[in-house]
Amino acid sequence: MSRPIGIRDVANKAAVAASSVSRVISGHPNVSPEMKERVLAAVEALGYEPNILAQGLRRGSTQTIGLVVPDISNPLFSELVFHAENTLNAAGYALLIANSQGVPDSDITHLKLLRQRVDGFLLSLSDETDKGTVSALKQLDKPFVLLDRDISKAKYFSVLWDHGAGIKTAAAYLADLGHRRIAMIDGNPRVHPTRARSQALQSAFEDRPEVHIAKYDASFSPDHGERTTDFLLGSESRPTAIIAGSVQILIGVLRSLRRHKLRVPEDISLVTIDHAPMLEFIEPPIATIDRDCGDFGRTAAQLLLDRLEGRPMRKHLLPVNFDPKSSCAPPADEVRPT
Amino acid sequence: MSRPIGIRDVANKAAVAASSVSRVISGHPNVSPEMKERVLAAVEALGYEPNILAQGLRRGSTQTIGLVVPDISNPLFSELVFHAENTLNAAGYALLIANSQGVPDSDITHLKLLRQRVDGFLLSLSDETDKGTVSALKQLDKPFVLLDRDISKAKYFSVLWDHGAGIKTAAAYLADLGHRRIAMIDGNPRVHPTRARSQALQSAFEDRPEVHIAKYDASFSPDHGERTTDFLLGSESRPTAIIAGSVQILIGVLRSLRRHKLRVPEDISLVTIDHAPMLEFIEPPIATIDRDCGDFGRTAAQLLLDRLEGRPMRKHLLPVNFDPKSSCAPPADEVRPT
DNA sequence: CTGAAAGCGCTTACAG
DNA sequence: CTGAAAGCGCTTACAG
Repeated sequence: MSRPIGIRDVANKAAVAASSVSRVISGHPNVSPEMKERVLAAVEALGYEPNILAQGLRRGSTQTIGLVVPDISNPLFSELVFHAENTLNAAGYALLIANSQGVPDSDITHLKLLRQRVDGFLLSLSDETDKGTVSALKQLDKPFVLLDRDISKAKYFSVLWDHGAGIKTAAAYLADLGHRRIAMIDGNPRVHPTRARSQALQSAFEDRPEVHIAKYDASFSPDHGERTTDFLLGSESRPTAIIAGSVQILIGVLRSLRRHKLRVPEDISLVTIDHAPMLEFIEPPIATIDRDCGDFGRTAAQLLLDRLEGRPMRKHLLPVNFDPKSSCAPPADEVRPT
Repeated sequence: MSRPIGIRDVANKAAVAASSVSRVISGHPNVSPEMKERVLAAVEALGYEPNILAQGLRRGSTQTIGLVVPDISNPLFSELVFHAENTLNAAGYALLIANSQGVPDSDITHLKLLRQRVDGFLLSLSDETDKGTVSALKQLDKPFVLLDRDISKAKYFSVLWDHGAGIKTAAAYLADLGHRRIAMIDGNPRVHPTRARSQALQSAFEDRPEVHIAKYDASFSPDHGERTTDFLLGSESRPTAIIAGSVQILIGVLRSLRRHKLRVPEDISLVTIDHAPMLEFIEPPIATIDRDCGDFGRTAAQLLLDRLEGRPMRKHLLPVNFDPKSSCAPPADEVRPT
């Protein structure tokens, strides 16, 4: 109810100077055992907790890390956050999360907002090519680690998944089954995952010109998935296999396939990226490119801790996994729409 | 690169005292137009931004709100957060999120951690009956609003959904179809939603003793859903309708039904709580009790703002919606296991 | 209307 | 090893 306990209250109770209390608490070496004991007893008795704002003001550090993500409801983030937080907590840092809804301006706003409250950032930018974001990052006076984002012009710390390798494996699997027209419906081309996949597919079949790849990058939305699938199914050179770039896109693809009454894999093969809870009830089981978020969270947090301690710049590339399922089969004999 | 711009730099540039700069920035009435203009020009020219820590230390307020939730990956929260944040931002507050993973001790830790960094809290407790949590709340020296949590002994601000009304509507719908044995598989009984539903079901059929209700509260997990369904399907008085208390529980229920090769609604009717993205691909469409999270987020934020401005205690009760679908049908003729 | 001074609660050189 | 003093960057009575 009354004014919270301050360092002076502790000092009075222990009959020492405030500076001594500070030394004891911060683990300064020069403290006599007797004084340390008296101070600790007083801290305990009064339930003293140092004022973080005052500490931050004086020290210039807050022992807090800011995490900015485009979509906290993505289950991938949940696990990432959990492990990142554990790693940071173990090192004495708290984790604060901000949600930017995929809006670059919101990234920037949160950066400004959190800048003075944190010692560093974990950043999953909404758009790694956005001019405002890039310049905000350049001016940012706090260390940060990019999460599955890559700004190649700049030498930033980042943790990346190897999306390129994953998509190559999946596409090669389809090609080996006999598919010659494969379509990739992917999301926002302004973030690393989409770009990495796009580039990898581009170069994947340079030595197999008989395999045709069509790519449709736009947004991680059911709408994009549905419209693009509609378009593909109506086209002259209808693909025999579709790769959906995210769960949201997959939802759209499935809507279109259902409406066209097409069967998987008899009429068309299907691969999707990332697992989702309800996926198991969809028939047939869908081949999935998946990734380990716990590992990612730990790695990212550790990288930021390294950065805070001044260790040299590093990038981490984490593997993704392709899990073939019965949604992929050899293509049916050619059936052209009349 | 160098030391950030401080209020003294602005004061020097504008040739006024720091106190005058402070008055201009905080909108103090006693400032001459000429000085105001000079100061504003200097602020602009130097790109000055007040140090939040210093302001917080001096004023005792941080213009920040803390949100603690058990599971940020729950899509319901995503929308809630978005609207709560908009409302708070409009009032000049920032929103910081912490994830407690459904662990009461983590609630308490985050409360302690954030206490000095925020002016108030939005709290979705992991366990509203936990002794540690309740006492931490009692000692908390910051205002807060409970999100779909109810600690009836205490007079706290809270926003609640009317889960009781929703479940009554759904159960009555099933009873009117002819169901006489209805099972509710629900989650954590230590939070308001489960408790409200449980109580409502208890009293719902007092005037219709022919309708039997069985309730199984435990945890919002697929495992609980699956095991309980297994048990129910093997029991003497197998229910003719099941209500799943969450998407996670539904997943378990569906796993069990699939394994038992039971058809919905021919063999058993099904109702679930909350919508999920992939739900639309499950056959048949499942009757759902749903709720508006945007409205909830706005209401909760507004309530906290009210509280911060000292307005009297209020609780808000928001409606939920029952959407019947073809997963509900009259029960088949009794088939007892031999 | 404006400025000089004190102080929010800490930490950290600086003496001793 | 310990204490007194200065100061982190602000705001707010207090004079004038």
